[in-house]
Amino acid sequence: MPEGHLVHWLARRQTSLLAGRRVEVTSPQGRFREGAARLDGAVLRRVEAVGKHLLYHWEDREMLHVHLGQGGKFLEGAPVQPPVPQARLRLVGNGVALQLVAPTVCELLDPSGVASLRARLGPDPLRDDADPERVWQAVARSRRSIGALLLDQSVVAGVGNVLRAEALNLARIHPETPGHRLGRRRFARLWAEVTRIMVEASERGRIVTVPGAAGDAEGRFVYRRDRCARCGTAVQTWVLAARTMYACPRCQRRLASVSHPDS
DNA sequence: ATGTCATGATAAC
DNA sequence: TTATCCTGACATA
Repeated sequence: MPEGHLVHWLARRQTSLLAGRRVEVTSPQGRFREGAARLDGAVLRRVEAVGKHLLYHWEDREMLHVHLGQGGKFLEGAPVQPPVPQARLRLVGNGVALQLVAPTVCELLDPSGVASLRARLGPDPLRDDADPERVWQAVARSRRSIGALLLDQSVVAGVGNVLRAEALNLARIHPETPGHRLGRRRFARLWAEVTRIMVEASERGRIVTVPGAAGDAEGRFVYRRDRCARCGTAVQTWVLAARTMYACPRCQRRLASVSHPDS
């Protein structure tokens, strides 16, 4: 269940484990057998994260593209252990085995495929090349709600449902606020919060927005909570852009003049 | 055993 | 907007 922060964490982790190494590539589950055969024995240059996508750069091979989706994950273990049968992809090198389970995408991409992938993604707050001005332009021009815009990977790449809920709460913005009504100041605050949370989460490997909190549930202000961790008000939930939105009605007021779709 | 949901995304309507 | 796909985790029975 990875958002951008975890994907970046994985990219760094896997780069540090396997970059410059010759890698044994297989597909125990079989659905990536052909691609695995093409990569088997190649030297990995690095693993790059773009939003929620992983790109594996090899010497003299096509790019490997992985998207974890909702349930995908990597298992890290010793190569001596038997392969997990449902692993779509298994990478072995440098004394470790990385096994990919339940991804939505695991494919080889030629340069044009890579280019079109990059082209359909908006700026990624975790990357140095991210340009917030581009995001602002898209937001300011849109009548869609900021809650929907944050999940649109062509607007911002890497934000998922937890980050959306937490960032909007931290920035004190009501999720239904239309992009074109947000204003520069609120956008700037939102971008700052999104970036800060993602950087911290990508270092830690998980999202903890409430200072000092330990566990997952306690570490969030509104996501999957009954009450707002800041003020204790009952958290409201509704579906926004096909995902459950969590917001505090006290910390995140609607703009006064905005007429409201009530749900 | 069965149902429901999920930190995701897409194709089709 | 909805239906659908992926597959795991958890709740309910």
